[in-house]
Amino acid sequence: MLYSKYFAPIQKENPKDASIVSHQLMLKCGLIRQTYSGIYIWLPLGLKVLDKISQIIKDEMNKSGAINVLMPTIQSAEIWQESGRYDDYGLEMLRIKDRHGKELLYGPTNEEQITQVVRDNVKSYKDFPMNLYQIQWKFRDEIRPRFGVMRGREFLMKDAYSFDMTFEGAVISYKKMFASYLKIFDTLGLKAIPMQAANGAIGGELSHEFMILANTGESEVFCDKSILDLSFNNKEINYDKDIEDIFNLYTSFYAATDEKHDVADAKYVANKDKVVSMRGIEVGHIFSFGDKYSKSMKLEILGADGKLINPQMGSYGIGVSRLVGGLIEASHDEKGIIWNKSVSPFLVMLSSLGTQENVVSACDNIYKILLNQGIEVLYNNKEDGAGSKLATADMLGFPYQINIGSKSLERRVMELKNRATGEVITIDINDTNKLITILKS
RNA sequence: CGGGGAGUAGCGCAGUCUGGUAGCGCAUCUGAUUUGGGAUCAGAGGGUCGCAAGUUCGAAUCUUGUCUCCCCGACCA
Repeated sequence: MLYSKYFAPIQKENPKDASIVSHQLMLKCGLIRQTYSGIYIWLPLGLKVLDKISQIIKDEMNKSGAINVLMPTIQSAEIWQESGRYDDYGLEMLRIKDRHGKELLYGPTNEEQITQVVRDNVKSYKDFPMNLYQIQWKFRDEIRPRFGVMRGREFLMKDAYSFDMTFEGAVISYKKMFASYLKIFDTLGLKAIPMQAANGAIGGELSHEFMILANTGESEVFCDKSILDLSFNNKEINYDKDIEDIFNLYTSFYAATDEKHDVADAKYVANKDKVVSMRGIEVGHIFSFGDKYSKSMKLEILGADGKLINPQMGSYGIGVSRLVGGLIEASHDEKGIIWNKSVSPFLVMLSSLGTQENVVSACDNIYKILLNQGIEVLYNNKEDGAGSKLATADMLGFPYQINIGSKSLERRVMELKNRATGEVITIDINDTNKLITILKS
């Protein structure tokens, strides 16, 4: 992609309405623009990140056996009246009337909708266990939207819903999601720690929040710092075998949000000295809540014994749009964003440092080669000063930068900079094989 | 909803106290000179000063009302 033909409106000065660094950088780098309080336009660079995160989530959800669906953003009030939440949800729910006066709402979550889908289309226990998920926009009319996309009113969320005939089955479904979440955050390059959490209005027993540690986090968390050393190291999860072990390993450490923090907890008492207090950003939340909705909404499935039962359900959310802010909050420096390879809008920023003909043609040549190799490259061919281009490249924060100028051409080399480490290596201008090997590694 | 702050060019701001018909930096456009660490010079375009009413010969500026945004708190992926 040619930068001059792309739409990435960047700004040098800090926008005054943004108080935290991820919000500032998202505006400066042209990822988003605000339209109203808590509502954002996703510009091309931001949308690319959103799409990449979504794809990573989908891949892992699919591996876990969950099935992708897509439900509408607009729901009927009737199903919410059935579950009893139409009144409970209060002002946070955006309510709408259509031309016929029918009461509708912009979905803040989808337990009711998915329960209806399953109720109307599944009749036998043989179809269970089942886990349906979607990635769809939600709307919650927050009292006070803030921190950019971290607490928007409209936000993109992955929500999954599991259905099991037994409590034991529901626990397995829960643990599958627990493991898949760890894997997803790991792939995104994030340390997200599962913490005991309160179930809140959604009800039920098992619940964990996944928190990214960042000093701008909205809540205080307490965790055993040993848990920070755990990693998947690119290992795939075997969803038939590994689930128990992963769950047991991660829950063996003390980790709790402030509302669940308990100094009398045995794990806390035993490892008190290792427990640190930090700020956390909640990027995922999983619940197992039994038959709360299957009962109220009369979802009844015929079991092997011929009896009707209300299935055990769970719901599992990941804040996709919030993750964009969270990723930046967790990975940036004074120059700008430092994207993880897995989600960076582009892998490479190619900059021509100069308008001399040989510089331009050398860059054009590298650009074509990278395109042919299927490498995502943004080619900054504008006639800005060299310093300006390098600063832009740092701010946008793609994993690699290739810089070619008259001085490097005199030495017959291009320079390859690793944004995260700051390391710069020189590569023979003709040795594009070496360049590609590094970029693809 | 309680407390605080702010609305003037795309972005960041000055001007408001003490009314006289709008300015600076960045960005943008044109031309020239430049090109290895956020270029230089010359020129240009762009604002009914959030909105409404009032006071006044005259309002960005004073008065009243109103809307919006941001920050702190209660609530939440």
